[in-house]
Amino acid sequence: MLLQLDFNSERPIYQQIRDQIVLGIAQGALSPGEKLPTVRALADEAGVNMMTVSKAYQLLKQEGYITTDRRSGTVVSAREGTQTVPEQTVQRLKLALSELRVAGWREERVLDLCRELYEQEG
Amino acid sequence: MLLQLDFNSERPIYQQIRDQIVLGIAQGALSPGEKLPTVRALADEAGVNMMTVSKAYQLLKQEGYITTDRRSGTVVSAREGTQTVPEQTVQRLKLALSELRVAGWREERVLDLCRELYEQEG
DNA sequence: TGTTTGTATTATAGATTATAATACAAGAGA
DNA sequence: TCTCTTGTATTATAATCTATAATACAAACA
Repeated sequence: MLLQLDFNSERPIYQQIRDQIVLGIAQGALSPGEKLPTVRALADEAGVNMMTVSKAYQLLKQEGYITTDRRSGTVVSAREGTQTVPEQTVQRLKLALSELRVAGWREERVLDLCRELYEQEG
Repeated sequence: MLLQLDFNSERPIYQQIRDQIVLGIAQGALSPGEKLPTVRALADEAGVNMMTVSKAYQLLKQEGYITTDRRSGTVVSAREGTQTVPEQTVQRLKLALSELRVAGWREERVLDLCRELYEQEG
């Protein structure tokens, strides 16, 4: 579990941790059923407070990405079929596409980038 | 200039204003050369502080979306050709696509959504 | 000469973020 | 049983961020 945190970023650390784990799952670096580091281990490794990692895990849990058990630890959730996507994701996508459009990117080029990013494995 | 603000959102108001103006430009509701409301007018309309709008305008200015002049007001920038896109935009897109992927969305469906959102006019 | 423009300043209040230290219930393993 | 580890909870604290309020300023314009 290699986390790259930007302590100067406007984005809070616990959200950065959340994002990176989502990226990790999407890229296959983290597989369903795989155990995540303990909050203490990850906090140590990243040089942040235990509760900061705990907060990230609670976010991920709430969003269904992981399940935590006080006894067995934290595990990547198994997902089946095609889930409905939270409004947050659609808004995020819409904003990014708008920024590309305003930057003068034509549809074909935008879709090429989307394809590239989607297919990206690690 | 119709702003829809969510005062309960985790996203700061000045960033919501910034986002909505970017969306407005992308959708053609705001055209290059068009004058934006004054900070006071928009603040009044949205029911927020003058400086909150000013902060949004400064953000947009810094990102090149608008140009402000103390004498003539605020105007949507004209853009030519295809600009390079800030890292922020790519990261935003990457994260959204990852969330879709983990939700079980296949490439074709993701690209369909991107197409739909890109082409969306108002 | 006023008015309007974006911006700056100062003060203030509240919320959020992150840390530190400590504790707990409950399962795992010895 | 005893000990360790697990995620979580609590309390206190500090720093930062967000938003408001009131006021002011230089510059252009009618």
